[in-house]
Amino acid sequence: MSTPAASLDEALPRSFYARPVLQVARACIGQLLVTDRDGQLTAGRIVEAEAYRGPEDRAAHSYGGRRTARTEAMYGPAGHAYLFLIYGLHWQFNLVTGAPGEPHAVLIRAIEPHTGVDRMRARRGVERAATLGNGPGKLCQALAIDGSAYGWDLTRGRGIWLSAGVRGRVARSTRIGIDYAGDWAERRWRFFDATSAHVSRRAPARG
DNA sequence: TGAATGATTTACT
DNA sequence: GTAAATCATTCAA
Repeated sequence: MSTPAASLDEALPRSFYARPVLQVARACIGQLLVTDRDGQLTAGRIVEAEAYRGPEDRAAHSYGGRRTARTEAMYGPAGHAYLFLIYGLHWQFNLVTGAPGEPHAVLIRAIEPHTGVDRMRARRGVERAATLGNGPGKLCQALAIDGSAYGWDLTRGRGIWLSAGVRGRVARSTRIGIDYAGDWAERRWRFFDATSAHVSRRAPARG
């Protein structure tokens, strides 16, 4: 068992992100997602992530090569943030991966509270640790991530970044909430920590 | 210019 | 189990 980074301050390098998107999604499990917002340091251990691989992946916003103001960040260099608002209510945090021009991203779907837990409780308005970050919208609220971080460079170790954590046992399943994607919905592109009580929900039925 | 909708969360029956 | 909340983005006209 390797020792996690001594300090949350040390951001994972660009080489972590500049790899095939499925590889990055798997590698995210166990890493720490850190934010420094409003002078408050908060961090969570990533326990669930999904890969989206446009332009061929029908579930991806970049499906068919769609390139608009919203999806632009996905076409840029790896290691930046892709943010979008869903249902007019909830922000979703993604990592841009791969080479420039490849519109690939990893959606972070759940975290275990790690640092600044009381601050997360205040931001979320709930007490139970299990409900602080067990969903893509919830973790953004807990870590104070919103659209102002669109395109943010995650390798600088300021504002929002990833730092090394402890991997745990990684399992995989189909992705959540993309039933419209036909055959692509059957791909097991969701990775999660099999031992964590903080994943968002049970794997959808396959078939 | 207008209408439809979504990589969700929450409250309610 | 079902439904409402709520709005930027997208696409059609």
